[in-house]
Amino acid sequence: MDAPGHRGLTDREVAERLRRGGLRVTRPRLAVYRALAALGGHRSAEDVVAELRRRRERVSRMSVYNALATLRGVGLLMQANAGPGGTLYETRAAWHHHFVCRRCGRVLDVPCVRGRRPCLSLPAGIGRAEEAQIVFRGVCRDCG
Amino acid sequence: MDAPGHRGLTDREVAERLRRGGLRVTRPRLAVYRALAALGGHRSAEDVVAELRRRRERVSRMSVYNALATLRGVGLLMQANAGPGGTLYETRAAWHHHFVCRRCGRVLDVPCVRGRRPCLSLPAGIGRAEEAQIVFRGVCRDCG
DNA sequence: GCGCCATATTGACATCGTCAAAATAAGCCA
DNA sequence: TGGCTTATTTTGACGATGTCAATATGGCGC
Repeated sequence: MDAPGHRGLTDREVAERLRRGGLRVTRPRLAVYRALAALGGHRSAEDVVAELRRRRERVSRMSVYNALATLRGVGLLMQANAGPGGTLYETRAAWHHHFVCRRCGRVLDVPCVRGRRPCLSLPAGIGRAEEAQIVFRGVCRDCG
Repeated sequence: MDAPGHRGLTDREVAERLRRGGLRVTRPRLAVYRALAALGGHRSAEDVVAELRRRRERVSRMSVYNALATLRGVGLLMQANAGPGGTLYETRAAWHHHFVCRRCGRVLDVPCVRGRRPCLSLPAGIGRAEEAQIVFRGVCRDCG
């Protein structure tokens, strides 16, 4: 799914990004980032909690939720928009979209033709769009 | 938001649609459709439960969830994709997308340029897309 | 180091959605 | 119409996800 070696940024890089956002560099934030990067793909907050437990890193559940929101705020993570349901996160690479298979439920990445946000424009009179995320639904190659 | 008079279909029309789908016409299903149509806009299952209580229509919570899924199945409702979080439903008009204001949280409709599904095509090799829903995020006119 | 204040922790709690089993009623047919 | 079959509803409990408030901890500027 991810290119090999794409295991995310180093602690140093993550710290840098946090500081630049005026935020503190804390053990939970680094641990959450590492866990999500190691898991790869689209993961829920609870997946991260479980992964941290596996790694014997003591981080409270609340902190995982907080850290995910914070990391997202500075652009280190993105929410994978896969429609209603639990929130999914992924370490940000390039801006992209998602395909949700209605049979197996898998979430697959779909490259974005423009690669930067917003990749679609909004009709006038509604507001100012900062991003446009697309969710394709259908049947994936394996299930089809 | 909706054109006036766009209060949804009549019971007769809803019943027709259900029967055509091989489904039974039941009080809960009609009541759920009416409640959602009367509320208008993008509503959660719990909104519908509350509206039905207000109207003194005794329909169990479970039945509301079932009815929403059923009505969606025959195309009488659509799920408003507003990203992660509770599922939102709306009485179907034309196929369209959504804009979510990150300040006030409102969900606004965005007309679809093509007006039918799928309105965007998927790169080859992933699967067969049946629909593509777009979520714009940003700041709405009133908040901007 | 010191100390302020952002963050982490804790446990309870709200919300959303689902499950299984028993009761009800829709629609077919005589 | 009345009975039959079985889809649908109801009920109450349950699991998962996310949030809150109060207290404890520790990052980082000094």
